[in-house]
Amino acid sequence: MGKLVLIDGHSILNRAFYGVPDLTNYEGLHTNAVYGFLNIMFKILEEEKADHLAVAFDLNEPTFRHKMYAEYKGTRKPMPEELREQVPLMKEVLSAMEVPVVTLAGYEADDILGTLAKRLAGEEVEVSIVSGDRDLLQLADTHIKIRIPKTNRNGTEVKDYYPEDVKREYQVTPVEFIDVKALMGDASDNIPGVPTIGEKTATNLIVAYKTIENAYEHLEEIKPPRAKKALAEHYDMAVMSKELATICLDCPVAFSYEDAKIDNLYTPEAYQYMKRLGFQSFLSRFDSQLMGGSPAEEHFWLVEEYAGVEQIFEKASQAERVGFQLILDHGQVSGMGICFDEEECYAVPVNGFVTGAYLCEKLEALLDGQRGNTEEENGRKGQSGEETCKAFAAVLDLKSQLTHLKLDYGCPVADMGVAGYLLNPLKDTYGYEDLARDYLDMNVPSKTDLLGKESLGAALVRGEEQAVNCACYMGYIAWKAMPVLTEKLRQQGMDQLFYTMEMPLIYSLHHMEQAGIRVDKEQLKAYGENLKGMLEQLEREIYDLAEEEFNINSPKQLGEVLFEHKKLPHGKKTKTGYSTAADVLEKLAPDYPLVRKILDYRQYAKLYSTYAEGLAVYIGEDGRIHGTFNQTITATGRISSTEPNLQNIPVRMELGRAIRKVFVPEEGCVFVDADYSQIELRILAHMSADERLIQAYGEAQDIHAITASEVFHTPIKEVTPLQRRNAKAVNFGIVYGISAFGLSEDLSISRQEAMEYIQKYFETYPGVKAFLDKQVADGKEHGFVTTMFGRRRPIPELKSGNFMQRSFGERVAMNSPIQGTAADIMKLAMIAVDQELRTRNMKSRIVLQVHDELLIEAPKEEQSNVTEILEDKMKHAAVLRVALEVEASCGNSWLDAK
DNA sequence: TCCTTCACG
DNA sequence: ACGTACGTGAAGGAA
Repeated sequence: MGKLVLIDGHSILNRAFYGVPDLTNYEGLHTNAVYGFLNIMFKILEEEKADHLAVAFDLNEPTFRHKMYAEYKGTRKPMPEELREQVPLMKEVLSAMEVPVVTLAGYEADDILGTLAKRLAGEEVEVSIVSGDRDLLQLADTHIKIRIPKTNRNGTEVKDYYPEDVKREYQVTPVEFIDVKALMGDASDNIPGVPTIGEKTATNLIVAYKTIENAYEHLEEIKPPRAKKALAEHYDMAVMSKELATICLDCPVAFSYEDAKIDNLYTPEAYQYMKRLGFQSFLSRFDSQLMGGSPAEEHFWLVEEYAGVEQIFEKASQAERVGFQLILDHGQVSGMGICFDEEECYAVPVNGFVTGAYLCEKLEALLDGQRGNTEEENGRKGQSGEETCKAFAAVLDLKSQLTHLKLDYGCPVADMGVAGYLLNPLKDTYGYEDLARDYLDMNVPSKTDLLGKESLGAALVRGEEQAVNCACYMGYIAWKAMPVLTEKLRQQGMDQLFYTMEMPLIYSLHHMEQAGIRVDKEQLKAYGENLKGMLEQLEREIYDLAEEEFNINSPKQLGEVLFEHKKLPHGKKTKTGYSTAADVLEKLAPDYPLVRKILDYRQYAKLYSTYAEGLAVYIGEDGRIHGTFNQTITATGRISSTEPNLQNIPVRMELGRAIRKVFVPEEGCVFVDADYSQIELRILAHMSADERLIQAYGEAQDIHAITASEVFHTPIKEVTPLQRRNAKAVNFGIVYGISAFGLSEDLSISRQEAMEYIQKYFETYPGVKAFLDKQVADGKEHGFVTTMFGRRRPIPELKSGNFMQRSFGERVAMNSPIQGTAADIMKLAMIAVDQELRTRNMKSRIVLQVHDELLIEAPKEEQSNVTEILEDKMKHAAVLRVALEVEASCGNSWLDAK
């Protein structure tokens, strides 16, 4: 018994296009429809355990049935460009998978599907037709199932139709369904139908008379006079519609059941396509043999004795370069992967013959031995103008290894993950398998492929082959990627950025993570309990006012209570229901005490769960929180903070701000806090070189007031608070990539007024306008924008045919160079401050970085020096056309120090 | 897992 | 006709 799946190519591609959010690969090719199509196809093949498969496509030329109607009235609306380009791509992918693509001149895909289904279905063959088009329901039969995928919130769900299902849902048989369709018409399919007859009447007529022709013969009996009249007057139209709606069941398509046999979908060609299109999730479907990792694995060795380790390090020290990776398990070194030649890759487990500490010592010594050589070489090369800073060792995620490996500034090591981040900051991960795929054109099994959820460290200690392979891959890919990535960085003008900013920053961040920040556990607990009390009180009051009990934290339930039960006027809607966002509720709050209380409840609940309870679990045995500062996350070059996020601790609201009291310095220490004053606007002044803006900063006064004064042609002393507020919003808007809509929302003014503000701003600062326009133009031309220090942000959205996408790309083009340059400057400042503290042998440590702010924990006796260092290094991290201003202050808690 | 909301710069 | 300001991360609910 065979199972044949027939897919309506255009229809499913179309469904997928609108159902899957826009995706683009690295070439800027749109891929969402292809992705969605494959998802549906794989899902159905697996469900059905199908052994035969074919996909039917319309040809581009107008087909017989539609030609008839095209002459009658217009044509179909055109396909969006983003979808159009995916049609040939889809066909290529299918042919790479050796899936037959069937087309037939003069016929539609429907006709091919209908003909093949009727021809091949029977006792021996079950056919499933997959389409998004309900017209296909007319084909349902005993051995023909129509499958219609529906995209809903959680992926795709497929609805199946056998004849009885059609009957249940539409009250008619599949064949009668043609007549229903013909009567009611279908605009999207260019079927005119009979005027005034809709779904209801059409169904009633066909239920009663089975066919249009029969209904016409019984014209006199027809019940609603309207339908009778319509059918009488437009009978010829109905007949023509029926002809249009009827799928051809005997078109001359030469295709046999055997042609559809699925051999192997997962061919090497298909694999190449998946890689090229960036379909990571499909890669695991391909055999690991096909993944092409095997040749390298021949040179992977497990080291099991001390002498081997000695030999490896001896050879490594003679090598041109090495790639290595410490394997950590629960914070302990459990092994190492190391590679220094195409044929010399080793995995060393810590299981008796060496200790983790010993491996670290040997690695440190190896790197230390190369330090002089590299520096010497750099000195020579620096003078002759060759590239400098070439490293000896390549690693992945150096920062995580520094807890064990005592390396510091100047070590001749290069982090390939960070290099990968600079080359494309939009990726989610920079693991060895990503680097291998993106830069070495190799397909290697990922850690998950090899070990699943199992710990690499534990498996390596047991000497498992998969773990050996994984450890070796880490060293091998780092080793192999190093020349490729460093060369790319050089070509793209990012080698300086890499060697003098990102690599040193790794140590700064590591030092900061290691320092951690002290948190008063008792005080945090008290803060939480206070909140809890207030929450319980509010909860009771809310239930009282709402006259029912419900989960206030559930936006769904809250929306129902407010806008359905209590019938409050609702504002915006989200995809899933009413919006209960703060800005919506805020408008209602003055009139409804209930809403005010809900807003308060929300605020307290957030503080309680995220901060009071959330932070507590991260306090270590040393009474400090050691969060993680990530270097390879953001698109713009900023650092991000996780576990916990220490960059979004409340400050704007009084109650939230109070939590900063629990962040306290060690006994005998104070906090010194310093933040850049309006660094992004100053960068804008510098990068745009707008004379007036530069001059405004030269006056070192309130920049928003100056802006207001200039924009509104008002003497500075007469600028009203409202004017200043508006000017401030415009300044922010400029940095975000201004749009009249955004500004109008922010200021609650009309778009017209917002547009006038923007226009006035640009008249005042023409250099800014020119600069922003240039960013967008550059972005469109090159596909990326750059910061002052050469950091790139690719913007594939700028090529989009979709207005929203493209507008987003334009705002990003305006914002990223500014936000990114600010991030660059802060990184330089951090490195300079950290290095200064260390070279002076001071005990003070940077404990937090919050984008434009540094917080230092300083012994009291170092306080004044630290303040000086912070101000000096931050102000002079970069030389701009305007001064960089820094505001520093001290205190006995983070709250006090701001 | 995705969505919504909200905390920060 | 489109339906947003830029960049993040965490929690809770709904599925």
